[in-house]
Amino acid sequence: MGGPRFEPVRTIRAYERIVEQVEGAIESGTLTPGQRLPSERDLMAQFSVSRSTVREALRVLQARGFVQSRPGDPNGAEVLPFSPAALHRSMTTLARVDELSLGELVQFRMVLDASANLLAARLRTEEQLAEMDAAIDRMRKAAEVSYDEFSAADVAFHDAVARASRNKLIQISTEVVRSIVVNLIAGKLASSDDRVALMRRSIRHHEEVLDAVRAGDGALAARLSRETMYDYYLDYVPADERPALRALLED
Amino acid sequence: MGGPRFEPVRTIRAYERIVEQVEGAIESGTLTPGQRLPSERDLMAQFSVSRSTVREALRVLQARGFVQSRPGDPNGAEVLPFSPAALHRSMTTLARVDELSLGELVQFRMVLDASANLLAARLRTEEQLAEMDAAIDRMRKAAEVSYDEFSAADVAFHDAVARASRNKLIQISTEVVRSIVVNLIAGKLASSDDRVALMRRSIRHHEEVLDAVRAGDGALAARLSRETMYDYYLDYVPADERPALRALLED
DNA sequence: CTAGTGCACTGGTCTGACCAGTAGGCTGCA
DNA sequence: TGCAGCCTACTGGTCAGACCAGTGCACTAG
Repeated sequence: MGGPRFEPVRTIRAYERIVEQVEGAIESGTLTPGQRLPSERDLMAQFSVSRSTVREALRVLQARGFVQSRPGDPNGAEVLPFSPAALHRSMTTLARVDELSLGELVQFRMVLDASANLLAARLRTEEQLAEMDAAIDRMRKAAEVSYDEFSAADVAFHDAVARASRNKLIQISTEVVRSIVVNLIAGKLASSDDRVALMRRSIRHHEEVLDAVRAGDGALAARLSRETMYDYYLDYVPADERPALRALLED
Repeated sequence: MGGPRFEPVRTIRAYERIVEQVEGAIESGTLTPGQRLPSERDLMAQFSVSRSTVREALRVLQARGFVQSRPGDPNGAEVLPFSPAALHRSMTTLARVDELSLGELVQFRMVLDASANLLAARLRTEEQLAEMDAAIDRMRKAAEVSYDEFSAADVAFHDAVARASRNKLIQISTEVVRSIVVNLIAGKLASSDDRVALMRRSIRHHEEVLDAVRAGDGALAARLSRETMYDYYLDYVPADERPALRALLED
């Protein structure tokens, strides 16, 4: 056992070196979002490689969400601000390829949203409470009019809570998982009558959650938010997956 | 309001069409992991494009974790089984670029691990309990000998719990976030004496968690697991981030 | 039957070229 | 003088053809 642990000799492909350098420059702040990379022809001179190699590197950087190029642009590729787009893509792929069920996704949302509420109850500012108030108000006004607007207001509420948790990871994951769930159930919405009833119930639930957050009762806020989400998505989740969701409710 | 909602005309770059087609074939199961793509020269014939275009498409597919190519391989690029590697990368980038703090990461781990324990307490099989037992046993044996082996056993325990939660998303996120945390604190480990004390305490904590899981007491298992992790990482987390962690403890 | 040697193929890289776009300067008209 | 419109010098996207260092397999010589 032990002995020198040799690392496998990694063949260094030229385009990978370029990717590393550019990525490093972005992560270290040498290159900041909005700045432009030199043109491909300049880069091939700077790196002493051919344009194909430069372009392969740029494709990788683009796939990772670091840069974007536009044909005809007299400047080079643009350095992008970080966005969870790449994270979003890989999670979406996961949902498509890796047999991720709606039940698992909703369960994960319940976990995230509950912790966001728990933290928000303890850490929220008055301003954030006002945001949540405003979001519920929007939900009330939209409920009888437009389901899309209701949905948007609902999203705004959950976003406000996520922000109040002061945890970026919770914020971003919430956002990513939510959009996947919404995409999955899009098209198989409940009938119009059911929908109105659902929205009304949902508003009441959100009010209760907000009360708990306002009161600083994290445990209650977490429990209520789980119940809210369970209630809201129950009809979309296949019967055999529901027990797993219920397992998150019994406290 | 309303009116026809025109989508922006997306310029269709040739290599993107190739990426779409191959990705579609993989997601639909036409191409399964382990299978080989035709060689680049075959692909250029099949898609009626030049090799550079084929290669740019392959670079993107590789960056997204779908395929991998090896020089000299008489077969073409290999279709990879899905792995959270891409997810891992984007999250790591997030941690580096987007000022994600250790506190936030540990907090997220506490959330994930707690829910995994909560679910495991209700859904675990006897077999999985045995796995957890075995992992704690390994931790006991390693504690006085090797910190690395202790760590590995610790990981095995948490993995077993995550599997028992029956939620792949929790499993994968746990895995990804853990490795980022471990990387972040690598090198600034506590002193050797402290370490042994820490390991002993950690074992006791894990035993308590396992007892709760075995007893089916999800709420207790969740609370204990949060406390365990808080205790274990406290020293690495800057003082000003600790209140946020404690906010997760008060139930 | 096996050790060793080619050979045909792979991916990685390079060169040089053309095209359709874009932006900004220039020209010429009002 | 002011501005509309053209021109040019760039950009990224694509193509064609070439070379190289590896790899695996078939074939061959012992």
